[in-house]
Amino acid sequence: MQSLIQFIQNTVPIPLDKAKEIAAYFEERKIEKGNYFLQEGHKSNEYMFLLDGFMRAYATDTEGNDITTAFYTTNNVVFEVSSFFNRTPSKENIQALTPCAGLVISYDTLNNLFHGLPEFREFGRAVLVRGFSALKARMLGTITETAEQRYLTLLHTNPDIFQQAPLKMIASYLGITDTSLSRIRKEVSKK
Amino acid sequence: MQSLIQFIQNTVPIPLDKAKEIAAYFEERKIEKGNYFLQEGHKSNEYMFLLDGFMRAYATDTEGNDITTAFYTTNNVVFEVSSFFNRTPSKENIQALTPCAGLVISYDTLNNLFHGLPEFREFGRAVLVRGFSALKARMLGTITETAEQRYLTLLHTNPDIFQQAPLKMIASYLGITDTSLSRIRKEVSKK
DNA sequence: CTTTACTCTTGCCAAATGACAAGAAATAGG
DNA sequence: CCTATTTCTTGTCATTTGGCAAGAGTAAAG
Repeated sequence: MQSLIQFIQNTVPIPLDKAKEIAAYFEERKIEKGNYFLQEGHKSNEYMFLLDGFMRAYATDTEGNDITTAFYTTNNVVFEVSSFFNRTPSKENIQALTPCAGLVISYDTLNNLFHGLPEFREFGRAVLVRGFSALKARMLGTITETAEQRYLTLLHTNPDIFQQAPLKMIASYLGITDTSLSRIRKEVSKK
Repeated sequence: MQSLIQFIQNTVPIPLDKAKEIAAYFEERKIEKGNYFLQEGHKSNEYMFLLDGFMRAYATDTEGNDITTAFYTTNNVVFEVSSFFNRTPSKENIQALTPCAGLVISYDTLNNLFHGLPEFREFGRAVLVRGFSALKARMLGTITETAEQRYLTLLHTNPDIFQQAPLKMIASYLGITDTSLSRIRKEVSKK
Protein backbone atom coordinates (compact mmCIF):
# COMPACT_ATOMS: atom_id res chain seq x y z
CA MET A 1 0.00 0.00 0.00
CA GLN A 2 2.79 2.38 0.92
CA SER A 3 4.49 1.77 -2.42
CA LEU A 4 1.29 2.55 -4.32
CA ILE A 5 0.93 5.82 -2.43
CA GLN A 6 4.47 6.69 -3.36
CA PHE A 7 3.93 5.69 -6.95
CA ILE A 8 0.91 7.99 -7.15
CA GLN A 9 2.84 10.86 -5.62
CA ASN A 10 5.76 10.29 -7.97
CA THR A 11 3.39 10.36 -10.92
CA VAL A 12 1.35 13.47 -10.13
CA PRO A 13 1.70 16.27 -7.58
CA ILE A 14 -0.94 15.44 -5.03
CA PRO A 15 -1.28 15.78 -1.24
CA LEU A 16 -0.52 12.71 0.83
CA ASP A 17 -4.04 12.35 2.17
CA LYS A 18 -5.47 12.35 -1.35
CA ALA A 19 -3.01 9.68 -2.41
CA LYS A 20 -4.01 7.63 0.63
CA GLU A 21 -7.68 8.11 -0.14
CA ILE A 22 -7.13 6.83 -3.66
CA ALA A 23 -4.98 3.91 -2.61
CA ALA A 24 -7.66 2.80 -0.17
CA TYR A 25 -9.90 1.82 -3.08
CA PHE A 26 -7.47 -0.86 -4.22
CA GLU A 27 -7.73 -4.48 -3.09
CA GLU A 28 -5.09 -7.12 -2.59
CA ARG A 29 -4.60 -9.75 -5.26
CA LYS A 30 -2.28 -12.71 -5.45
CA ILE A 31 -1.40 -14.47 -8.69
CA GLU A 32 0.45 -17.77 -8.71
CA LYS A 33 3.42 -18.31 -10.94
CA GLY A 34 2.26 -19.15 -14.46
CA ASN A 35 -1.27 -17.93 -13.84
CA TYR A 36 -2.96 -15.11 -15.67
CA PHE A 37 -4.04 -11.62 -14.74
CA LEU A 38 -5.74 -11.40 -18.12
CA GLN A 39 -6.39 -13.89 -20.89
CA GLU A 40 -6.91 -13.46 -24.61
CA GLY A 41 -10.61 -13.23 -25.42
CA HIS A 42 -11.56 -12.10 -21.92
CA LYS A 43 -12.57 -8.58 -21.02
CA SER A 44 -10.21 -6.86 -18.65
CA ASN A 45 -12.02 -5.52 -15.61
CA GLU A 46 -9.05 -4.66 -13.47
CA TYR A 47 -6.23 -2.22 -13.27
CA MET A 48 -3.37 -3.43 -11.12
CA PHE A 49 -0.41 -2.00 -9.27
CA LEU A 50 2.25 -4.67 -8.93
CA LEU A 51 3.53 -4.85 -5.35
CA ASP A 52 5.76 -7.83 -5.84
CA GLY A 53 6.73 -10.24 -8.61
CA PHE A 54 7.34 -10.18 -12.33
CA MET A 55 4.90 -10.44 -15.21
CA ARG A 56 4.76 -10.31 -18.95
CA ALA A 57 2.17 -9.60 -21.61
CA TYR A 58 2.14 -11.60 -24.80
CA ALA A 59 0.16 -11.92 -27.99
CA THR A 60 -0.13 -14.89 -30.32
CA ASP A 61 0.86 -14.11 -33.89
CA THR A 62 -0.61 -15.58 -37.07
CA GLU A 63 1.78 -18.56 -37.00
CA GLY A 64 0.82 -19.35 -33.43
CA ASN A 65 3.99 -18.06 -31.80
CA ASP A 66 3.93 -16.18 -28.52
CA ILE A 67 5.27 -12.66 -28.85
CA THR A 68 6.10 -10.99 -25.58
CA THR A 69 4.86 -7.42 -25.80
CA ALA A 70 5.71 -6.13 -22.34
CA PHE A 71 7.41 -6.95 -19.07
CA TYR A 72 6.12 -5.67 -15.75
CA THR A 73 8.34 -5.19 -12.75
CA THR A 74 7.51 -4.42 -9.14
CA ASN A 75 6.06 -0.97 -8.41
CA ASN A 76 4.51 -0.46 -11.82
CA VAL A 77 0.98 -0.53 -13.09
CA VAL A 78 -0.32 -3.46 -15.11
CA PHE A 79 -3.26 -3.23 -17.48
CA GLU A 80 -4.19 -3.77 -21.11
CA VAL A 81 -5.21 -0.38 -22.36
CA SER A 82 -7.66 -1.36 -25.08
CA SER A 83 -9.55 -4.10 -23.27
CA PHE A 84 -9.72 -2.20 -20.01
CA PHE A 85 -10.76 1.20 -21.32
CA ASN A 86 -12.81 0.13 -24.32
CA ARG A 87 -14.49 -2.76 -22.48
CA THR A 88 -13.61 -5.18 -25.26
CA PRO A 89 -12.09 -8.69 -25.33
CA SER A 90 -8.34 -8.65 -24.93
CA LYS A 91 -6.01 -9.72 -27.71
CA GLU A 92 -3.21 -10.31 -25.25
CA ASN A 93 -2.45 -12.34 -22.17
CA ILE A 94 -0.86 -11.01 -19.02
CA GLN A 95 0.87 -13.71 -17.07
CA ALA A 96 2.77 -13.97 -13.79
CA LEU A 97 6.29 -15.27 -14.37
CA THR A 98 6.90 -15.41 -10.62
CA PRO A 99 4.42 -15.49 -7.74
CA CYS A 100 2.87 -12.03 -7.77
CA ALA A 101 1.07 -9.74 -5.36
CA GLY A 102 -0.73 -6.63 -6.48
CA LEU A 103 -3.37 -4.09 -5.66
CA VAL A 104 -6.31 -4.00 -8.04
CA ILE A 105 -9.17 -1.64 -8.73
CA SER A 106 -12.16 -2.48 -10.88
CA TYR A 107 -13.10 -0.55 -13.99
CA ASP A 108 -16.30 0.72 -12.44
CA THR A 109 -14.62 1.93 -9.27
CA LEU A 110 -11.81 3.55 -11.22
CA ASN A 111 -14.21 5.24 -13.56
CA ASN A 112 -16.32 6.61 -10.73
CA LEU A 113 -13.21 7.88 -9.00
CA PHE A 114 -12.04 9.52 -12.22
CA HIS A 115 -15.21 11.57 -12.29
CA GLY A 116 -15.18 12.37 -8.59
CA LEU A 117 -11.50 12.97 -7.92
CA PRO A 118 -9.62 15.33 -10.24
CA GLU A 119 -6.32 14.20 -8.73
CA PHE A 120 -6.99 10.59 -9.62
CA ARG A 121 -7.97 11.63 -13.11
CA GLU A 122 -4.63 13.36 -13.50
CA PHE A 123 -2.93 10.26 -12.26
CA GLY A 124 -4.78 8.08 -14.73
CA ARG A 125 -3.94 10.37 -17.58
CA ALA A 126 -0.30 10.62 -16.57
CA VAL A 127 -0.01 6.83 -16.54
CA LEU A 128 -1.59 6.60 -19.97
CA VAL A 129 0.62 9.35 -21.38
CA ARG A 130 3.74 7.79 -19.92
CA GLY A 131 2.92 4.40 -21.39
CA PHE A 132 2.08 5.88 -24.76
CA SER A 133 5.30 7.91 -24.86
CA ALA A 134 7.39 4.93 -23.82
CA LEU A 135 5.86 2.87 -26.60
CA LYS A 136 6.56 5.61 -29.13
CA ALA A 137 10.19 5.61 -28.07
CA ARG A 138 10.32 1.84 -28.31
CA MET A 139 8.75 1.93 -31.75
CA LEU A 140 11.32 4.44 -32.96
CA GLY A 141 14.12 2.32 -31.55
CA THR A 142 12.75 -0.79 -33.21
CA ILE A 143 12.71 0.98 -36.56
CA THR A 144 16.02 2.80 -36.38
CA GLU A 145 18.30 0.55 -34.34
CA THR A 146 19.91 -2.80 -34.97
CA ALA A 147 18.92 -5.79 -32.89
CA GLU A 148 22.22 -5.52 -31.03
CA GLN A 149 21.61 -1.89 -30.10
CA ARG A 150 18.10 -2.69 -28.90
CA TYR A 151 19.47 -5.57 -26.84
CA LEU A 152 22.11 -3.39 -25.23
CA THR A 153 19.60 -0.67 -24.45
CA LEU A 154 17.26 -3.13 -22.78
CA LEU A 155 20.15 -4.70 -20.90
CA HIS A 156 21.21 -1.37 -19.49
CA THR A 157 17.81 0.11 -18.76
CA ASN A 158 16.13 -3.06 -17.45
CA PRO A 159 18.82 -5.45 -16.28
CA ASP A 160 16.36 -7.15 -13.91
CA ILE A 161 14.43 -8.56 -16.86
CA PHE A 162 17.44 -10.67 -17.78
CA GLN A 163 17.43 -12.23 -14.32
CA GLN A 164 13.80 -13.22 -14.53
CA ALA A 165 12.69 -13.93 -18.08
CA PRO A 166 13.98 -16.66 -20.40
CA LEU A 167 15.87 -15.38 -23.42
CA LYS A 168 13.17 -16.63 -25.74
CA MET A 169 10.71 -14.12 -24.31
CA ILE A 170 13.26 -11.33 -24.41
CA ALA A 171 14.07 -12.19 -28.01
CA SER A 172 10.45 -11.95 -29.13
CA TYR A 173 10.10 -8.70 -27.20
CA LEU A 174 13.11 -7.36 -29.12
CA GLY A 175 11.66 -8.59 -32.39
CA ILE A 176 14.23 -11.28 -33.11
CA THR A 177 14.53 -15.05 -32.72
CA ASP A 178 16.15 -16.63 -29.71
CA THR A 179 18.85 -17.92 -32.06
CA SER A 180 19.78 -14.41 -33.09
CA LEU A 181 19.73 -13.16 -29.53
CA SER A 182 22.06 -15.93 -28.51
CA ARG A 183 24.48 -14.89 -31.26
CA ILE A 184 24.24 -11.24 -30.37
CA ARG A 185 25.06 -12.04 -26.76
CA LYS A 186 28.08 -14.00 -27.91
CA GLU A 187 29.29 -11.09 -30.04
CA VAL A 188 28.74 -8.58 -27.26
CA SER A 189 30.58 -10.72 -24.70
CA LYS A 190 33.65 -10.78 -26.97
CA LYS A 191 34.01 -7.02 -26.75
CA MET B 1 -16.62 22.58 -37.58
CA GLN B 2 -19.33 20.12 -38.60
CA SER B 3 -16.72 17.43 -39.17
CA LEU B 4 -15.24 17.97 -35.70
CA ILE B 5 -18.68 17.62 -34.14
CA GLN B 6 -19.14 14.37 -36.01
CA PHE B 7 -15.71 13.17 -35.02
CA ILE B 8 -16.52 13.82 -31.36
CA GLN B 9 -19.82 12.00 -31.63
CA ASN B 10 -18.21 9.07 -33.39
CA THR B 11 -15.63 8.85 -30.64
CA VAL B 12 -17.86 9.02 -27.56
CA PRO B 13 -21.62 8.84 -27.02
CA ILE B 14 -22.55 12.44 -26.34
CA PRO B 15 -25.55 14.68 -27.10
CA LEU B 16 -25.27 16.94 -30.12
CA ASP B 17 -25.46 20.15 -28.11
CA LYS B 18 -22.56 19.01 -25.90
CA ALA B 19 -20.50 18.22 -28.97
CA LYS B 20 -21.29 21.64 -30.37
CA GLU B 21 -20.39 23.29 -27.09
CA ILE B 22 -17.01 21.55 -27.11
CA ALA B 23 -16.31 22.28 -30.75
CA ALA B 24 -16.97 25.96 -30.16
CA TYR B 25 -13.78 26.19 -28.11
CA PHE B 26 -11.63 25.35 -31.12
CA GLU B 27 -10.13 27.99 -33.38
CA GLU B 28 -9.28 27.96 -37.08
CA ARG B 29 -5.67 27.46 -38.09
CA LYS B 30 -4.03 27.34 -41.51
CA ILE B 31 -0.63 25.81 -42.13
CA GLU B 32 1.16 26.28 -45.43
CA LYS B 33 2.67 23.36 -47.25
CA GLY B 34 6.04 22.50 -45.75
CA ASN B 35 5.42 24.50 -42.59
CA TYR B 36 5.28 23.10 -39.11
CA PHE B 37 2.55 22.56 -36.57
CA LEU B 38 5.24 21.57 -34.07
CA GLN B 39 9.02 21.63 -34.16
CA GLU B 40 11.62 19.62 -32.33
CA GLY B 41 12.72 21.41 -29.16
CA HIS B 42 9.53 23.45 -28.90
CA LYS B 43 6.79 22.83 -26.39
CA SER B 44 3.50 21.81 -27.94
CA ASN B 45 0.68 24.05 -26.76
CA GLU B 46 -1.99 22.94 -29.17
CA TYR B 47 -4.18 20.02 -29.94
CA MET B 48 -5.51 20.04 -33.47
CA PHE B 49 -8.32 18.50 -35.47
CA LEU B 50 -7.33 18.36 -39.13
CA LEU B 51 -10.12 19.69 -41.34
CA ASP B 52 -8.25 19.50 -44.58
CA GLY B 53 -4.80 18.51 -45.81
CA PHE B 54 -2.17 15.94 -45.06
CA MET B 55 0.60 15.96 -42.45
CA ARG B 56 3.36 13.82 -41.06
CA ALA B 57 5.36 13.59 -37.86
CA TYR B 58 9.02 12.76 -37.97
CA ALA B 59 11.96 12.37 -35.66
CA THR B 60 15.65 12.70 -36.43
CA ASP B 61 17.65 9.61 -35.57
CA THR B 62 21.25 9.46 -34.30
CA GLU B 63 22.66 9.46 -37.86
CA GLY B 64 20.66 12.55 -38.73
CA ASN B 65 18.07 10.81 -40.89
CA ASP B 66 14.42 11.79 -40.79
CA ILE B 67 12.20 8.98 -39.63
CA THR B 68 8.53 9.48 -40.33
CA THR B 69 6.63 8.33 -37.26
CA ALA B 70 3.06 9.14 -38.28
CA PHE B 71 0.84 10.36 -41.08
CA TYR B 72 -2.24 12.45 -40.42
CA THR B 73 -5.19 12.53 -42.77
CA THR B 74 -8.24 14.76 -42.86
CA ASN B 75 -10.73 14.35 -40.00
CA ASN B 76 -8.24 13.12 -37.46
CA VAL B 77 -6.63 14.67 -34.44
CA VAL B 78 -3.02 15.80 -34.52
CA PHE B 79 -0.89 16.22 -31.42
CA GLU B 80 2.33 14.97 -29.87
CA VAL B 81 1.29 13.18 -26.73
CA SER B 82 4.38 13.68 -24.60
CA SER B 83 5.10 17.32 -25.34
CA PHE B 84 1.47 18.34 -25.16
CA PHE B 85 0.46 16.52 -21.99
CA ASN B 86 3.75 16.66 -20.12
CA ARG B 87 4.50 20.26 -21.12
CA THR B 88 7.99 19.32 -22.30
CA PRO B 89 10.01 20.07 -25.45
CA SER B 90 9.04 17.89 -28.36
CA LYS B 91 11.41 15.34 -29.83
CA GLU B 92 9.51 15.29 -33.06
CA ASN B 93 8.31 17.60 -35.80
CA ILE B 94 4.82 17.73 -37.23
CA GLN B 95 4.77 19.13 -40.72
CA ALA B 96 2.15 19.94 -43.34
CA LEU B 97 2.80 18.00 -46.55
CA THR B 98 -0.02 19.86 -48.30
CA PRO B 99 -1.70 23.16 -47.41
CA CYS B 100 -3.61 22.38 -44.22
CA ALA B 101 -6.58 23.75 -42.33
CA GLY B 102 -7.41 22.68 -38.82
CA LEU B 103 -9.19 23.54 -35.61
CA VAL B 104 -6.96 24.00 -32.60
CA ILE B 105 -7.45 24.23 -28.88
CA SER B 106 -4.78 25.34 -26.42
CA TYR B 107 -3.52 23.14 -23.60
CA ASP B 108 -4.96 25.45 -20.96
CA THR B 109 -8.39 25.58 -22.54
CA LEU B 110 -8.44 21.85 -23.09
CA ASN B 111 -7.34 21.16 -19.55
CA ASN B 112 -9.99 23.44 -18.09
CA LEU B 113 -12.64 21.80 -20.23
CA PHE B 114 -11.46 18.37 -19.14
CA HIS B 115 -12.17 19.30 -15.55
CA GLY B 116 -15.46 21.03 -16.28
CA LEU B 117 -16.98 18.76 -18.91
CA PRO B 118 -17.10 15.01 -18.22
CA GLU B 119 -18.05 14.37 -21.83
CA PHE B 120 -14.98 16.11 -23.13
CA ARG B 121 -12.86 14.19 -20.66
CA GLU B 122 -14.23 10.96 -22.05
CA PHE B 123 -13.48 12.16 -25.52
CA GLY B 124 -9.91 13.03 -24.60
CA ARG B 125 -9.38 9.68 -22.98
CA ALA B 126 -10.91 7.82 -25.91
CA VAL B 127 -8.56 9.58 -28.34
CA LEU B 128 -5.58 8.73 -26.18
CA VAL B 129 -6.65 5.11 -25.79
CA ARG B 130 -7.28 4.75 -29.50
CA GLY B 131 -3.88 6.14 -30.38
CA PHE B 132 -2.16 3.98 -27.81
CA SER B 133 -3.93 0.84 -29.02
CA ALA B 134 -3.17 1.61 -32.65
CA LEU B 135 0.49 2.03 -31.81
CA LYS B 136 0.52 -1.27 -29.92
CA ALA B 137 -0.90 -2.98 -32.99
CA ARG B 138 1.65 -1.30 -35.21
CA MET B 139 4.44 -2.32 -32.86
CA LEU B 140 3.30 -5.94 -32.95
CA GLY B 141 3.12 -5.84 -36.73
CA THR B 142 6.59 -4.36 -36.98
CA ILE B 143 7.97 -7.15 -34.84
CA THR B 144 6.10 -10.09 -36.33
CA GLU B 145 5.61 -9.24 -39.99
CA THR B 146 7.93 -8.95 -42.95
CA ALA B 147 8.44 -5.58 -44.61
CA GLU B 148 6.30 -6.75 -47.53
CA GLN B 149 3.40 -7.65 -45.25
CA ARG B 150 3.64 -4.30 -43.47
CA TYR B 151 3.69 -2.54 -46.83
CA LEU B 152 0.62 -4.39 -48.06
CA THR B 153 -1.27 -3.71 -44.85
CA LEU B 154 -0.53 0.00 -45.05
CA LEU B 155 -1.43 0.04 -48.73
CA HIS B 156 -4.81 -1.52 -48.04
CA THR B 157 -5.71 0.33 -44.86
CA ASN B 158 -4.37 3.76 -45.86
CA PRO B 159 -4.19 3.92 -49.65
CA ASP B 160 -4.45 7.75 -49.54
CA ILE B 161 -1.00 7.97 -47.96
CA PHE B 162 0.51 6.60 -51.16
CA GLN B 163 -1.07 9.40 -53.16
CA GLN B 164 0.33 12.10 -50.94
CA ALA B 165 3.63 11.10 -49.37
CA PRO B 166 6.88 10.32 -51.19
CA LEU B 167 8.01 6.72 -50.89
CA LYS B 168 11.03 7.72 -48.85
CA MET B 169 8.77 8.85 -46.01
CA ILE B 170 6.63 5.77 -46.28
CA ALA B 171 9.74 3.60 -46.23
CA SER B 172 11.05 5.14 -43.02
CA TYR B 173 7.59 4.82 -41.51
CA LEU B 174 7.66 1.11 -42.35
CA GLY B 175 11.15 0.77 -40.93
CA ILE B 176 12.96 0.06 -44.20
CA THR B 177 15.03 2.00 -46.73
CA ASP B 178 13.51 3.52 -49.82
CA THR B 179 15.60 1.09 -51.85
CA SER B 180 13.98 -1.88 -50.17
CA LEU B 181 10.51 -0.41 -50.54
CA SER B 182 11.11 0.09 -54.24
CA ARG B 183 12.10 -3.57 -54.60
CA ILE B 184 9.14 -4.75 -52.57
CA ARG B 185 6.80 -2.78 -54.81
CA LYS B 186 8.39 -4.37 -57.83
CA GLU B 187 7.90 -7.84 -56.39
CA VAL B 188 4.31 -7.14 -55.42
CA SER B 189 3.45 -5.75 -58.85
CA LYS B 190 4.66 -8.98 -60.48
CA LYS B 191 2.03 -11.01 -58.66
C1' DC C 1 17.23 -39.97 -8.19
C1' DT C 2 16.06 -40.26 -12.75
C1' DT C 3 13.72 -39.08 -16.57
C1' DT C 4 11.57 -35.57 -19.17
C1' DA C 5 11.07 -31.11 -20.70
C1' DC C 6 12.84 -26.70 -21.39
C1' DT C 7 16.64 -23.40 -22.33
C1' DC C 8 20.48 -21.92 -24.60
C1' DT C 9 24.09 -22.35 -27.93
C1' DT C 10 26.08 -23.48 -32.36
C1' DG C 11 26.69 -24.87 -37.33
C1' DC C 12 25.08 -24.51 -41.92
C1' DC C 13 22.76 -22.30 -45.42
C1' DA C 14 18.97 -19.26 -47.31
C1' DA C 15 16.42 -15.05 -47.38
C1' DA C 16 15.74 -10.28 -46.36
C1' DT C 17 17.51 -5.96 -46.08
C1' DG C 18 21.03 -2.33 -46.22
C1' DA C 19 24.89 0.56 -48.28
C1' DC C 20 26.47 2.79 -52.08
C1' DA C 21 26.33 4.49 -56.59
C1' DA C 22 24.34 5.49 -61.06
C1' DG C 23 20.77 6.73 -63.90
C1' DA C 24 15.92 7.62 -65.31
C1' DA C 25 11.73 9.98 -64.32
C1' DA C 26 9.03 13.37 -62.31
C1' DT C 27 8.49 17.87 -60.15
C1' DA C 28 9.34 22.55 -58.80
C1' DG C 29 11.23 27.09 -59.51
C1' DG C 30 12.78 30.64 -62.06
C1' DC D 1 10.35 26.49 -71.34
C1' DC D 2 14.49 25.07 -69.17
C1' DT D 3 17.23 23.91 -65.41
C1' DA D 4 17.86 22.14 -60.80
C1' DT D 5 16.20 19.27 -57.44
C1' DT D 6 13.90 15.55 -55.77
C1' DT D 7 12.02 11.01 -56.37
C1' DC D 8 12.23 6.47 -57.75
C1' DT D 9 14.43 2.49 -59.63
C1' DT D 10 18.14 -0.72 -60.38
C1' DG D 11 22.72 -3.07 -60.04
C1' DT D 12 26.29 -5.03 -57.14
C1' DC D 13 27.79 -6.67 -52.96
C1' DA D 14 27.96 -6.99 -47.79
C1' DT D 15 25.58 -7.70 -43.52
C1' DT D 16 21.97 -9.07 -40.67
C1' DT D 17 18.70 -12.17 -39.46
C1' DG D 18 15.99 -16.39 -39.96
C1' DG D 19 15.04 -21.54 -40.46
C1' DC D 20 16.28 -25.82 -39.21
C1' DA D 21 18.56 -29.23 -36.68
C1' DA D 22 21.67 -31.03 -33.24
C1' DG D 23 23.61 -31.05 -28.85
C1' DA D 24 24.85 -29.47 -24.17
C1' DG D 25 23.31 -27.66 -20.02
C1' DT D 26 19.68 -26.82 -16.63
C1' DA D 27 15.45 -27.13 -14.32
C1' DA D 28 11.13 -29.52 -13.31
C1' DA D 29 8.28 -33.59 -12.24
C1' DG D 30 7.37 -37.87 -10.74
